[in-house]
Amino acid sequence: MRKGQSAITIKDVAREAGVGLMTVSRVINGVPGKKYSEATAERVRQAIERLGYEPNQVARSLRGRRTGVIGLVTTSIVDPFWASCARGVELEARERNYVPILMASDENCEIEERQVAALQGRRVDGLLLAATPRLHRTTLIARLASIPTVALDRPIAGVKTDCVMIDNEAAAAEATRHLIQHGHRRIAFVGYHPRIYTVQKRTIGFVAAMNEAGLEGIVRTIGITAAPIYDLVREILSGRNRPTAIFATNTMTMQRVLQAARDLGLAIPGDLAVTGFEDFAWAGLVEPGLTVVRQPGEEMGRRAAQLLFDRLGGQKGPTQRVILDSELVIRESCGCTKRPAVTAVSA
Amino acid sequence: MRKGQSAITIKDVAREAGVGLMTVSRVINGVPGKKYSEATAERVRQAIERLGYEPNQVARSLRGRRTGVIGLVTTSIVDPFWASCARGVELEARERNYVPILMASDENCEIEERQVAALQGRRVDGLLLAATPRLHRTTLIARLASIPTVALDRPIAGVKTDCVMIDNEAAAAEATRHLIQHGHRRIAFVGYHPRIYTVQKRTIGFVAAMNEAGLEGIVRTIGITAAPIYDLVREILSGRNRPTAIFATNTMTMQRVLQAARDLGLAIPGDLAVTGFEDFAWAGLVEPGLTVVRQPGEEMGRRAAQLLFDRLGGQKGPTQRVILDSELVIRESCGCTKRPAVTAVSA
DNA sequence: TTGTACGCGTTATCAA
DNA sequence: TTGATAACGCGTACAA
Repeated sequence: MRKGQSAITIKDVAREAGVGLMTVSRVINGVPGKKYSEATAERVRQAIERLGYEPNQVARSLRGRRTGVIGLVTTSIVDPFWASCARGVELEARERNYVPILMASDENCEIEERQVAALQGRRVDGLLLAATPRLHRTTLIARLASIPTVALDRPIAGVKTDCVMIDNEAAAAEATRHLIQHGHRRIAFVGYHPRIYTVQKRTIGFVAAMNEAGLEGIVRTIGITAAPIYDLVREILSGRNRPTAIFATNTMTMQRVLQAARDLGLAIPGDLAVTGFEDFAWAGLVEPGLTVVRQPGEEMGRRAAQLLFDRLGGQKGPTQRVILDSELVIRESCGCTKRPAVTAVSA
Repeated sequence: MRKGQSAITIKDVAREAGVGLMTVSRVINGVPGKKYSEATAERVRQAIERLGYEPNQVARSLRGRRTGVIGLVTTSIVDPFWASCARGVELEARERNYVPILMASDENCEIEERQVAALQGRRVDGLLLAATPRLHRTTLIARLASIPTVALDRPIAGVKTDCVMIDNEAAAAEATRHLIQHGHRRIAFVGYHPRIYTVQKRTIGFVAAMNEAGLEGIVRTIGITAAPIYDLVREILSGRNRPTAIFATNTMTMQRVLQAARDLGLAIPGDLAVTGFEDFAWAGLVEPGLTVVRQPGEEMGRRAAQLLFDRLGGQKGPTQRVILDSELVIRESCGCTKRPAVTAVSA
């Protein structure tokens, strides 16, 4: 509302239409057992149109028991995986006339805590949370006790909730085995800090696959910002006994790996084979195409939102853990040969 | 709040601490002229902690004159340009304890209308809007009259607001001239529908640059979904008199161009030079590197949010149009030769 | 230093 | 079929 001039309320509409407050309210909410005459209803509708009235959801939220808002807290809004999750959530929410509030915690538990607190303060009806590891003391668990929550991508330590995720361990193991099959013996696992649940599971899958083959895995992880990852990768690739293959645990890491390889003059996959996590739009467009684990991000977002809405709708039952399928998309960065072009039209 | 169990209120805290409502309220809001004893304040704080109480912002919003929420409506949440705008907005909002509600209109004016209505209903304090062309009758203009709004990326037809954007016309002309300098005579401009403001301006810049050089531009535009763009590009590239260069107006179009070129066996930049819009993370990592116009997305989001908060803070003055600098980032897809690798360390 | 009354815009409930 | 009243949780204004 413009400074100093307050918004139209139901009262204004009632006065304009020459009826009582409740009549307007009833017309707006369209009671099933229609308790008003069509004539008055029409007058009300016209008044609403004339005044450009929009019901105040804030008041409704206070009066009723729902706000029609859900929260979504993930690591990032620019990372393509999280963005696709957000997209899925948004679509589900839109269908139900819910509004999502998106926040990025940057994998920082203090920021996350503030964000959850803010959402709690807004009395969101539910929360979708990709929980960050808690390195500092927070009251997160107490807060979550009062908000129906579905965990996205990772379970929430110390809290039992529904959860939508993939089998990170199996996916990482499969990708690793694929590199081993290409004959690699020195393979490095590079990514964020393994306190993050998904990184931890991927690490375990990687190490297990290596051990299966009688190999030792090189695990190198680091904090979340980009520059250190680049430095780390460079260091790994500059050593005298450098690995012949790298498993990058997410898109950002993959970017740094490619950048470092280029800067060091290493050919992919000839000098260095690479496998990654997350099949974003460009994975198939770079040269060579990137072999990656595809996570169904949008579907994960959708399912998590559905689970949440089911709970909000009163569905009981034990907490569920939904494991969606991931898939190893094989292109060329692992050393596989290129599939032929779809067609070859001369110009 | 868990089903059936309502949230903690200020009353619960008062009871727990053995004080009156107002004492709690005052402790929470920290009145300047401290009107309570430190002892009671401490008791209150402990009660808050014990109960996990968070002030009800819904009630506060209803009582006061602000909600602490702003809306952000753009085309997409997965497109890297819009995601970076959102990131900028989020950072500015976080600093001021504002909560942003992000929505994607998909360039559909009816969805956009519903979203703005929803935000209006939530009584957001302000709105950042990347307006979609209005192809159907909507009441958008009337709605915006009651919400402080800043236009992001494009002005809003029929509404005078502050606006943050780049000089699309000049940027497109520069990119086009660069292609012309490489000797190209047949250049195609490919993208979304020119009813979208930015596309329109880019078209104008493109055509102007072509005409300057005594050339005719080939302009081919289309609706917003991906598949048709691919088909369009393929058609353009399959004709007997195909262009030797393409100017792709956004990331999605660029993807389709590269895909089509690959599928048709056209080498870039040899058979087809390419220039695009938006310098996302992968533009420099693909081979060849993509020559693109860099838009300062995060900065645009930040500035737009700042402008909005300034207005919310009561700043008067005529509406501003902030034009941020874009930059032509020259890599190799245009035909320029590669810069040498930063270093070349042998392994 | 603390407490009471009222109103923000809406809807549930009851009365007309 | 309609209207009046209370209540949602909080903060402002005032009284104690």
